[in-house]
Amino acid sequence: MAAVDLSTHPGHLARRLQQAHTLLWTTMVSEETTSPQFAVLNALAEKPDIDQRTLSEHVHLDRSTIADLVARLGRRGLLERVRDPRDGRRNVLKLTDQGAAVHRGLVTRTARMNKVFLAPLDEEERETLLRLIGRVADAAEELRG
Amino acid sequence: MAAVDLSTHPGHLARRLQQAHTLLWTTMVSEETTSPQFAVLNALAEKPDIDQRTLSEHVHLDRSTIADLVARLGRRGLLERVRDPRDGRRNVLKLTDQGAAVHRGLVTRTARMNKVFLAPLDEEERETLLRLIGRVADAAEELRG
DNA sequence: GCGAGTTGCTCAGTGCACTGACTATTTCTT
DNA sequence: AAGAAATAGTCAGTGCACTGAGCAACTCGC
Repeated sequence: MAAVDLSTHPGHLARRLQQAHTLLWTTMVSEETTSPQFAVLNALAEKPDIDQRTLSEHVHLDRSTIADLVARLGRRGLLERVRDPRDGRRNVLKLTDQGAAVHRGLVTRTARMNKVFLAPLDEEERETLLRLIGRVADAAEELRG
Repeated sequence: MAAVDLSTHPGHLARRLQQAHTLLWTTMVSEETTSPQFAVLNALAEKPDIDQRTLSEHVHLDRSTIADLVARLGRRGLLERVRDPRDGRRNVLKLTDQGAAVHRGLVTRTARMNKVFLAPLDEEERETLLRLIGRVADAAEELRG
């Protein structure tokens, strides 16, 4: 009675999309390293020696979520967390050699997975999908500032 | 070094989209009832007296996730969980009057929120976005069966 | 009708993700 | 230079989401 069709609700679809992605990720990319963890490794591969705050902005994650994530990656020896001598509040982050190696391995596997994931769409549709999601996400993030 | 552009990665975008949605949801729809909880209420409004397994298929959630969710909604008095006398394994679920009332209230607020969320897109783009996400999600779910 | 397999649910464990409160450090103001 | 404000990080609490193990109840094959 008065129920709604969830397939027209972007939030519900977003959750399903992410869920489907996670599933494919664990089978095709890695069982140990998750997609958000890869995002962190990737950000540090591009910009080493940043603090957790800056990192959280790069990967669009909350600072307490980042703290957890970084702790896990640190425990696995993939990154180093050092107190900044110039500013005692900051933890400066850097990939270890092992972390860089893991990142390199994941880059190719991730590319392969993305192909499979987007296989149902043709080239133009893929671009459209990524562009539209990006616009909606950007706009919603603006609302917060 | 050899870092990748995450804005071309559907998984990362999906996470950002869902994150942006959750944020808007808590400000525009409800602080108590989450989007997945609404999905459950909505499914039960449409089809009462189903068990958790069937429900989990309707809303695309895992059985153990559903168990948690249903327990929370039950604690708040929004639904009833009764052992099926015909089949002692099943919990039969049904909205309470209060649950139905909460659902009704959320339907209109959710519609309003979806408009704001998709405001950056024109009508054609909205349809396209929802359709493309749906196709990718459906296809990925097929891979599991 | 009985054992084997299937099905529905629960529970423990792990990880993502947020808020709100707190601590420590730095910077700004006067 | 001292107090106020801002900043970086941690911690507790809640909720979503999955896997894998286990239990109870039902169904099927013979």
